[in-house]
Amino acid sequence: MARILDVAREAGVSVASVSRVLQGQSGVSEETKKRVQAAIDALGYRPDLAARRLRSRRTDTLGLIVSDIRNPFFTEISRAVEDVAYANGLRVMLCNADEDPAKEAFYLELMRDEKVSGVILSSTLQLLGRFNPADYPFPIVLVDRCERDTDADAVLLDNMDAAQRLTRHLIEQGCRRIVFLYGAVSSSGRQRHDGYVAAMKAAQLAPEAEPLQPNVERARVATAALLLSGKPPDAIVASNGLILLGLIESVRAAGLEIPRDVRVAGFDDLPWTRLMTPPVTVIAQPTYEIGRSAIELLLQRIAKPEQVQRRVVLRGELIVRGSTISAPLSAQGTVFR
Amino acid sequence: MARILDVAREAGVSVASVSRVLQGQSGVSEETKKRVQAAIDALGYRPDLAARRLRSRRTDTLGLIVSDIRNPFFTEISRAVEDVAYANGLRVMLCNADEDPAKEAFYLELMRDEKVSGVILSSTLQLLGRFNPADYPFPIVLVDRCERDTDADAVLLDNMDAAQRLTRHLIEQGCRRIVFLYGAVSSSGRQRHDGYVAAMKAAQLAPEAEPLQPNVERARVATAALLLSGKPPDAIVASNGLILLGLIESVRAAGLEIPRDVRVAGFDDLPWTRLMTPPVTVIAQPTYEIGRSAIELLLQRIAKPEQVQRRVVLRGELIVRGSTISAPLSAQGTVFR
DNA sequence: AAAATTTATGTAATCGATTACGTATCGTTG
DNA sequence: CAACGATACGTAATCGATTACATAAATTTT
Repeated sequence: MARILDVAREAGVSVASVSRVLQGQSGVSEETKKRVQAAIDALGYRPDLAARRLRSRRTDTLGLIVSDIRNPFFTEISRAVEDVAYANGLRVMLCNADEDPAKEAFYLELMRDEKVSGVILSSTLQLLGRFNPADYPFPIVLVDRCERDTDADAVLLDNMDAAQRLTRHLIEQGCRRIVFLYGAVSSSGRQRHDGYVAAMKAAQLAPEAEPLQPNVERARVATAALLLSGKPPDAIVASNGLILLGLIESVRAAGLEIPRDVRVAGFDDLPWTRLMTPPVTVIAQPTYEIGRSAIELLLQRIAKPEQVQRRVVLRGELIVRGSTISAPLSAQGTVFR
Repeated sequence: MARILDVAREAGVSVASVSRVLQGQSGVSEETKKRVQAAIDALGYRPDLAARRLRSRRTDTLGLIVSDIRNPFFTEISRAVEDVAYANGLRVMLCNADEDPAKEAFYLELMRDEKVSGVILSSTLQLLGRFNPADYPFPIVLVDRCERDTDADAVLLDNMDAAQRLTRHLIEQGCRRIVFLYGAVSSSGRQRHDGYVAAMKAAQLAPEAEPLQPNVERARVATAALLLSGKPPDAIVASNGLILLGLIESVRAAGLEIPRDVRVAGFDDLPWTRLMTPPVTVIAQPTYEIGRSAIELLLQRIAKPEQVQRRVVLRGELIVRGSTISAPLSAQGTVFR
């Protein structure tokens, strides 16, 4: 492996000059720049990242800690983050905390060890409760999950509003008993729950909410239990895409027909929701936009550490489909949008 | 930040002893080991990874380059790889090549720069054609995609066999004109295509295959074109989960009913395939198992670089559901398994 | 034309660990 | 008891870059 010294020799200059060319610094003549570049090409030289990082104390790396990589919401976020990061010459370390506070803590520790420049984090509720940016030697931007009083930059959906709109839609459709299945381990799940409760109370209806681990299996089990315990409710709502999937599986397994026997709706406009018969009413999140905003916030924070705290709140879009309306919009169950 | 020298001072020993304790090497008395550990705890010392990597020339890091992170097949693989890696004290760098040979090349270059210990790669066809392990300074295990004559360790499905079984099933169901939509950029797509062709020829039927970029949008467009061009075929088969999704979307949009107007089947037992009405017949891949085998092969290769080349071929499971059979198995369209 | 500034370049210190090598101590063995 | 090997530990070299500082040459300013 060629070292910087070999390049310097080959080009007939000092290592300092080579380094300057590498960094694109000024104070190097065109002539030397050309000679150095030729030497680099000739030797196929690639700088040793470990050495560079050791000396410069910079890693040009960001961390992205998502809570569940199986959730398409987060894979889409990660694509957005990568796109912007690589356009800015930064690497991304993608980590999957799996909704597990221990794993999350492990990865945050890892980020510290790797000396990343910044982290985008979708935090568990445990951590969020006592979250303090001063605990970390790098700036953090929270994504998807953040409490009103959390002291950090953040990008998230207006969960309260979206859940209210979704719930109101069901009420307008004549539903009275509406059950809400939500991810209890995330602040977004909780906020959506609060929006649901607010809409129910505004209509003088009794909220009936069921907290659970936000994955397909748990949602399936919870729904099955609900359906076994007597007459099905008018509607069941899921606080994210994974829960929605388990919910529908169980409704089907129970032999119920949507929307005749029970209405169904949820968060996340996943591709398959459009394919169901009938298609499923959902709140669509601007996922790519959320990811893009998060990394942009992070880059700005890295550039200006003392900048005032900022929060980006994006609006969800209610997409009404056949799973929540009595009379089909058309013969085939037309899809809005 | 505490350095190893600070720890040595605090413990009243040399840096060499501290390093030995850190590495868990022998030749250190219990007494010193205890003192060093106490000093480490007292100072909250964490070794500098850059310095360690520079000197030791090891990174304890693996690379995982997947071809499309949006494909649930690959997110599942990545979970398996991470699980095993972390159990062995190794980090994983997850990279998404997005089916783009340029991005793939970029990431392989990155892996070289990062001096990873090994790489698990789901390669594009371009690269696979001229793949030579000697081009890389680290061992590589191919996953999901590999030609018969490719010179590398690999883990993959028996694509040929699975596609044949799926196709034969359709033929047995009375289908004659069967169209195969497949991802032309991957070797697995091609092999599945070959299996399909073999089964068709064996039944003296004319193959009708359509290569495309393996994503939802392209599959939707290709299917729409197919359906516009006259009478729909008896069946349409997709070579992976993303294509299957686009395919079904288009069939629905055309107002056709499955399986009455056209039968549908594909690869990858994604959760939503069970939820369709009727549920979709698929080949289920042992995804987690594939990922686990890949990293195990890689770890063994790292331990014994000169070991003979090995290949793990796993069998796909045909899951017959309502989308390919004329008479529903039961009133509700019962799901096998 | 002398002084001041800018530009180009080189030398050597430095980042923080690992590790080759040297030395002292101790127990074992012939 | 001399010789030897094993064990414990320390000193200093080393990994390969970046960068502070020094210096020489070129350019601008006064």
